[in-house]
Amino acid sequence: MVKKRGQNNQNNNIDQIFDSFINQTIFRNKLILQTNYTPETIPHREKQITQVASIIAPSLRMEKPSNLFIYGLTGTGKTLVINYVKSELLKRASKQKIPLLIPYINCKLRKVADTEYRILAELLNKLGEKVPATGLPTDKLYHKFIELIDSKKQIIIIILDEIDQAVKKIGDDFLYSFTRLSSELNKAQISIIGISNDLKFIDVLDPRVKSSLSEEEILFPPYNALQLQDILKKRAKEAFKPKIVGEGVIEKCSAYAAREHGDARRALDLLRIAGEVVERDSKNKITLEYIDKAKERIESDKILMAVETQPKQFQITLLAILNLYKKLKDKNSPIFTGDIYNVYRDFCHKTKTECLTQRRISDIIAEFDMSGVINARVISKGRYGRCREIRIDHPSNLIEKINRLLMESLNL
DNA sequence: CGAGATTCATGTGAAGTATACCTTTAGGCTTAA
DNA sequence: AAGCCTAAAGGTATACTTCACATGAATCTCGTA
Repeated sequence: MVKKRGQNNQNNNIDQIFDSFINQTIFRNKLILQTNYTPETIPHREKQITQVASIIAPSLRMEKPSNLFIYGLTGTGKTLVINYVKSELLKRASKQKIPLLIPYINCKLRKVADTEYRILAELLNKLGEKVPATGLPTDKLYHKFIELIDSKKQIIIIILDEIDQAVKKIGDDFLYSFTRLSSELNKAQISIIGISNDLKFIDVLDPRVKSSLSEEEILFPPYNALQLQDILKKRAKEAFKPKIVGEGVIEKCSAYAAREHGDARRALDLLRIAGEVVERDSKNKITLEYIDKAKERIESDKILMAVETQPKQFQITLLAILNLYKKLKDKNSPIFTGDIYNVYRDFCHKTKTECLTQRRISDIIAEFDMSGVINARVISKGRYGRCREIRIDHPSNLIEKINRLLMESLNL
């Protein structure tokens, strides 16, 4: 069943690709609207670029740059700026034959870099050293890392993106070890760039870590609507063929994104998805109503993706939550842990899956809360005990979609 | 009536277990001198 | 005898379980006005 669906998707995709080649796509270069695309110029971030550049520039003289801490809300260009400066710096370094390595690690990726061991393993991987997924003691990885790096005189700048996620999950001990690394090195030098979406993150850190990690700090303020418009216009001009983008479309995208704390990624996604929908409808003009369609799709796509890739037990748990939610008369009234566990057990029985303990389900629910799929809060109901109060605030058609997706992937 | 004790239903931390995987080591086999 | 391969032994990370204790406000209890 699942396989069949996948195949269908694939066929659809292929069809779409063929279609778009035949029907002349409205895109000139769709990559430009993709979020991981690094444009030639980054408007309205000149100041931050100079700051970052001047902080890590000493590496070109073989001096250790200060550790740097970057924070700002999502979609304010942190990752973009860092990657830009990184590639410029690397270009320069290779021209001048300076041994410089800048591994970039995203700490949020589940199953890739969400524990101390895995972050370190990922780091070693980036440096071209194969490390097993399990079996080695963590301190051995540290030794391996030091050995690898310290073999010659060089500078390493480690970029840890979404560092707040990692610390929330596994604590800040690993950061302490990381910042202490440089004292173990003789020839090589190492500095760390931490990137966080959470503005208050730095305050929760252990003071020792805090002081050494944030030798320098840079804040990325949100873009305002005008800046967003500017960014979008520039990209749209290259991404679409002429006369595709309708009147006021850019303005509307920017306005939406500006409302969401100036999230440029959001704005770009809106424009891209709108373009895709237009293309699917085989129209040749992006009009205002397509932005609204895109807006709906983005919200659901993001969550559906996240849900689809969850492990089985997580899916069953979520399904149990949704089921309880659907039975609610008043959609604003909360759901409690005990009920979830009972429904969860039923589903385990139905799907012939081994049933986890309540302890574990409690943790799983907490993880769902962290990833933002649901909204859980620990409350005390006084005489009636203490538990998590769970709410879901997604539109009902999205919930329906998630539900269907889960049922399908669990063969129900 | 109000302060303090009680209570419930689960949160939460620590320690233990199972599993999958890694390195080391010892033994056995092959090979070459 | 040296070199190579294999399997057992001993070790680790991770996901999960078990055990035990912590929480915190609605309710209860009981002394007092």
